[in-house]
Amino acid sequence: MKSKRIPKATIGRLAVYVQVLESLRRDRVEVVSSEKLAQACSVNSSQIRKDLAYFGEFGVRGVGYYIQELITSIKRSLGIDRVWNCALVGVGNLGRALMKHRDIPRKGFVIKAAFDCDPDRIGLVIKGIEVMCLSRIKEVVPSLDVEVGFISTPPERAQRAANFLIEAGVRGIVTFAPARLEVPANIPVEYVDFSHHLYAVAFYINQEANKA
Amino acid sequence: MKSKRIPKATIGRLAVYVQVLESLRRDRVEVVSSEKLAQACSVNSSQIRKDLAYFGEFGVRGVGYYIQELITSIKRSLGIDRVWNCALVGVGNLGRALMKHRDIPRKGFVIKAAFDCDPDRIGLVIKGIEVMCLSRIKEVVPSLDVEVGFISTPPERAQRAANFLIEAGVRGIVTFAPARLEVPANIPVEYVDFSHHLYAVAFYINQEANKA
DNA sequence: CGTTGTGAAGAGCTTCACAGCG
DNA sequence: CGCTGTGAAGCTCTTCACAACG
Repeated sequence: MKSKRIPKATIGRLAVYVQVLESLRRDRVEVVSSEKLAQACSVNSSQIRKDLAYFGEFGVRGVGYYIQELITSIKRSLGIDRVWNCALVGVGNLGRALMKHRDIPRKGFVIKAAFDCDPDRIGLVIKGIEVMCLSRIKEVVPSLDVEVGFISTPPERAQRAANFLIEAGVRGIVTFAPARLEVPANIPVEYVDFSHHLYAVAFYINQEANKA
Repeated sequence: MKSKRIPKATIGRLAVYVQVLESLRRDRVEVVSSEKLAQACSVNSSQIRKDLAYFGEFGVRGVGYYIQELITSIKRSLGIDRVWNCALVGVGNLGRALMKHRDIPRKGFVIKAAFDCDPDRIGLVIKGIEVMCLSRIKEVVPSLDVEVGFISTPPERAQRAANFLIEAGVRGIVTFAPARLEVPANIPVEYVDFSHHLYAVAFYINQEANKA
């Protein structure tokens, strides 16, 4: 089981497991069975056992999973048991909010540099980070060991931002701009777009109405 | 095909199609084939044709899809061809950012009321909305025709917020709190959590590294 | 002729059911 | 005995391939 291709859906669920496990840990729970965890995450218990089995054998038969240990194991499996240095492109409202957002460093992602093209923004200092001209990215990213790029530009400038980030050497991108990006196959891109959730809730509300 | 169960994944993709179609419309493109649209969305072209076929026959054989018409049809299919009144619970940093976020009303979701428990926040006026005590929710939600609840509380207060919203009569919930909610089966819940995208990009970067 | 709409085949993911083990 | 880990079955979603049609 160790070396099979891991479903994309599994990765999404691991984030949920971590969230729920951390909440159990706050409540001083030490052990949990796949059945209990499954209920808290609203999934099937074999789903959980199978998801975890992709990465190793973390449970104890007849007992369950030790929570602290499991959190550590999942984080190691995902590669978030360390700090990832990030660079942000686009210092508008959203970009500034991201730079100030405490949860991002708390998850291990530290914004080390910020870039923009607008001369009014260059030179601003936000949370100790000075906003720089995008033209300096190729010198700054390697020197600060940045591996992840955040894009928070308007949609029409997102592709340009992606090109600069990749050219500068980032290995993956998280984009908040409502635009699809063209990138080499070896550069993972994650699209953060919560309008999709707004649409979904509207659709499912209508569906419930049609059912009744 | 009209009345089959619609895959959850289809709903997610429709949001992408709308995004790309709107960008094509900005560029004054009027017609697009499923093949062209597929490339722009990074999906297979039969996927697009099948997704659209769940809701009707929107294309013209030998020609493609008229973009303006298709956008309208998709929006009608999702139920976002109208305004949805929303109420927000939790007026911290995130809650205030949501209230000021222009894209939410632009998508047809209008925040009509905001609630919090903190006496320091009650009475604040943000974007013309006065923050009220959560105890008033049951009177306010029906009178303002609110159908959707937004939760932006800390995780430990999210369930309480959900209970209040549902009790007050909302039909669906979009939550930004990192916590799972227990709700009746007929109340759709959408979990907005971008930490999941941070985890995913880290995982896929590591996977690329192991490949090479 | 070109592109849609769709049954059928294929791939991938989820659930079942139980052997294996502490 | 209880709960995990996992092959096999079942199900859903995706892709193929082509008839239908403007």
